Amino acid sequence: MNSEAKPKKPHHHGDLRRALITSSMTLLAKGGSAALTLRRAAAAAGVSHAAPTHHFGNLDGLRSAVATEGFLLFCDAMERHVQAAEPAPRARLRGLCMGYLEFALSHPSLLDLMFREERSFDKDAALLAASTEAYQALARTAAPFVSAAHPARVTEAQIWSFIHGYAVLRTSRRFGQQAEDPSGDAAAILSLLDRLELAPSSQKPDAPL
Amino acid sequence: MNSEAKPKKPHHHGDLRRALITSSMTLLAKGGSAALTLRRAAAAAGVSHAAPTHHFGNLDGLRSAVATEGFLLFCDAMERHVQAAEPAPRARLRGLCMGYLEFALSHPSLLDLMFREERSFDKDAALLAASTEAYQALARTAAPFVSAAHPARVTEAQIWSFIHGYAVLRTSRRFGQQAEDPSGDAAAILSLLDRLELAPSSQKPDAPL
DNA sequence: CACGTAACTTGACAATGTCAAGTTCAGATG
DNA sequence: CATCTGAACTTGACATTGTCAAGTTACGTG
Repeated sequence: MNSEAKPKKPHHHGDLRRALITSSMTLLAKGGSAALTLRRAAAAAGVSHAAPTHHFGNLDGLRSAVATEGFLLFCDAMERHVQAAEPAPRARLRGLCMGYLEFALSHPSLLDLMFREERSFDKDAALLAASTEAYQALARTAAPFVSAAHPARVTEAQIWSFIHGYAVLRTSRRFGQQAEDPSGDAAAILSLLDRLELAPSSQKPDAPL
Repeated sequence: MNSEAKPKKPHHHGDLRRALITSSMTLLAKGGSAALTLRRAAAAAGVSHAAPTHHFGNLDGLRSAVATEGFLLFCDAMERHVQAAEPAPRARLRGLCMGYLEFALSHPSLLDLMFREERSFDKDAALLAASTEAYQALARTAAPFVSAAHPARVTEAQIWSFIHGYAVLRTSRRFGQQAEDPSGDAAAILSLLDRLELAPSSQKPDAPL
């Protein structure tokens, strides 16, 4: 067949579910959301056109599975950047945003799939879990900016809205020129978050964002 | 030729282009982006399945025309709210954001169509014009917050990113509970924009956002 | 009034999602 | 070890859709 590294082959293919998700992400990356079809994913995995039904039910099930995989990568990108940043809250927040942006620029169609209006988290527990984990990464990094005057939900929504909007508009090329380098304009734009106040409890020496 | 805005009936239907855009917007509102198909729009307008081709070329042409119409409504919603607001810069900015949000909540699928990644403004002059006008509305309202330290492009991108992200995430129901009333949480979230500084030249008495 | 052509119709085809029915095979059961 | 059961896939079919080619209708103009 093709790419099996598992010790045991469950049935026919090996790990078709995994293979379909992988081929789907390739299709998505190469041809945008319109290129992700059940039949093409099946063909790329070397199985018949109806094989994906058994694993995902229908097209939206496949899309949800791909979105779940996307949230894992997304979460990883954010956490990597946060870890690599200086320990100061603002530096960590900037890192989170840069991770967000890096993911968006690297996987624009995947980001779109993950945040489409019709994507329903109620139907897919794994999707809900993965997206919740991503939200937690943001919430953790936002925590030092939470205070009585600025509740967690509000602060989180502010940060999320801002970086999400910027990421989406950039991937849609809605801003004029934009070098492929996220550190260019991004730093200036993201300076809006400099204006978030640190909570009194976490008042330590902290460089501006 | 193509576009007819004449008072007389040009040929067969009357104003098929207009009728197709109208039926498309109804389909979009009722069934989401998947419900907008060439054949259904044609059927709703009472013409044969291939009639839209003559006016829009292909499906993406129809989508662009609908998006153009969307930008006009969008622009109108923002400008109405800005006009209705107090004249102070922060009140006008809050109005703009509320108009943005109102449009997003009223026409979620249309907003999605307008800002999809694959939407290309280079191919459709009317679309480019309508979207530019919407951007100008934002830029005008953002102008009092522009200074040497905060250039126009940066300030505009900050405001746009923030309100766009909030609007998109709300229409995708990404925040927990949300009453259908935009004035509920919105005011607290949008208070981030309170932190924008007024330019020295427009320093007048101004209530907080 | 004739005629050119824009506006629309009819018919066809390939791609796709989905369903129903059949086939193959891993592992449990006796 | 033989059998059986059901999961994993295949095959075939059908409706929907976008798109193209060719034909038809009727507006407006010369």
